[in-house]
Amino acid sequence: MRTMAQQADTERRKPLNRDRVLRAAVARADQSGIEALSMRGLAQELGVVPMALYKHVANKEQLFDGMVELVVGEIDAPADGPDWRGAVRERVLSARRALLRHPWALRAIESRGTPTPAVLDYLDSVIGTFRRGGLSVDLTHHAMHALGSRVWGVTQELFPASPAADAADPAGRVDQGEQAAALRAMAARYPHIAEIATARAHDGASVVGGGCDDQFEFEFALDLLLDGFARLHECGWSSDGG
Amino acid sequence: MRTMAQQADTERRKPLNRDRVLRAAVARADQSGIEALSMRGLAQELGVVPMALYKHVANKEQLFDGMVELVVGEIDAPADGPDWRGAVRERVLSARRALLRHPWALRAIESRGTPTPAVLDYLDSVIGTFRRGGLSVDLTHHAMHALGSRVWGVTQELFPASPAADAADPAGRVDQGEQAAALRAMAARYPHIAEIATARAHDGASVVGGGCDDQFEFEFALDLLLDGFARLHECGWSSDGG
DNA sequence: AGGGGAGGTGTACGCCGTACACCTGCCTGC
DNA sequence: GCAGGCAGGTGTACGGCGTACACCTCCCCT
Repeated sequence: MRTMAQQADTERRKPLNRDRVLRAAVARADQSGIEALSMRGLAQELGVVPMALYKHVANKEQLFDGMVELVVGEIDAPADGPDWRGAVRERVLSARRALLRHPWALRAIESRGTPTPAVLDYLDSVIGTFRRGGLSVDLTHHAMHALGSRVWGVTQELFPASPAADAADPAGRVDQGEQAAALRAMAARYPHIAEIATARAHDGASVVGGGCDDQFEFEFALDLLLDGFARLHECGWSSDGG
Repeated sequence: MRTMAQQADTERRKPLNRDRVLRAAVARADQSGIEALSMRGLAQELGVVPMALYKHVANKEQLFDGMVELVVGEIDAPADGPDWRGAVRERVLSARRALLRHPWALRAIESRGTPTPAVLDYLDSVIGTFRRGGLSVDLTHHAMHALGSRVWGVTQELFPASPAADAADPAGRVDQGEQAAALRAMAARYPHIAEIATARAHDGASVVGGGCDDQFEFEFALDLLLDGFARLHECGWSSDGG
């Protein structure tokens, strides 16, 4: 019997190292959102008492740091070559894919007062791509600021879901009549929002909610900025006014 | 004595309406950050028991909503006239001033799943300015997405303060030697970051931390985008590929 | 005079992060 | 073979949080 108990034991809890804790935390955050992630809940999921986690992460903030580290690690390595514009574009779009897989990650990155090494590595690397492409220190600096959180591949959506859909059906149930009514009410109060929302809607997407092609929107803005950088670079622009 | 007690009483707590609660909450968040704002702390500041607040706001989330409403109310009314570019620029910069006064506000806006009416009013109004300027529904839609959180006048700074400064001196004390050492270490590990950070530094600002002119950075990116919109508008661009 | 509602109170519950003392079983040096 | 240490898991406890619910206490209106 001793062997069986021992086996069950080792099976249920392999030593539970830092990595397993972090991966479990990431999975949980992916599924239920970062707000729903508590040390106690995470411990329970790992079949362990809450305080056990503290043998592997110093506190909740360092747990977040570790999670961010994992996500940033998913971003592809930078392409090398003379095409800085394409290289940055690829890299940012890769970051986008990683952050779309882990929607909580940007918030986690930003909520930290001081950036983690993994984050600094990524930023440093993007800057390096601009510099190797020949952009001046000055222009590169402003470009990074202009990209803002877009270096992470996200447009910092104003709202997670469609306002209209949410307003019409906050409970998540589907009621055609109420939904239509709420939509009409909204169109009356916010005519311009309704206009641009419905304009996108009739080329493919449903009339309510999620009518935007986020990927297109992101690339639109990214290219607008990259084009701007390229133009300024070509004409030797400098912030000193030249 | 009764009159005195009564006077002191009315003096200490005027009826405490919703507005007084919201303003106290805004002041507290301005001063100590949004994380430090608790119902209990707010109640104490107002000389009242925690549960008293719930007679004026339904819960903490609605408290945030009310606070956001106040901040959005500080944004100037839109200019009218044919110059849509200037009008949007002005409006966004006005939003920027409001949000700089209340650094917690953007986070509060974004953390809400569904936007508040005040927020929708503002967005609707900005969209209206584009439309009155003659931009197509299509272009306006993409422009709003491209602006992203920049419609609120913020570049969504990656970090609240300078990484170097924080890393060198997390406790907030000033130690010249340690600070310089940390700076050197950082320059070695993140050469490109160090390069663009120090480049800005030697025209005016201190060598460490806060070397960026945030206002300039914001206007740089904003104008890059507005110029892009204008260019696309002039040549009759459409996302259908024209 | 009395009834009711607006506004403030007190108590309590169930979460949370985490400090601290403790136990346990394996690995190591002798 | 065995003592000791230490990595890793446990149990208990504290103080903070948001807030449900029952209550009280005025003031105003009829």
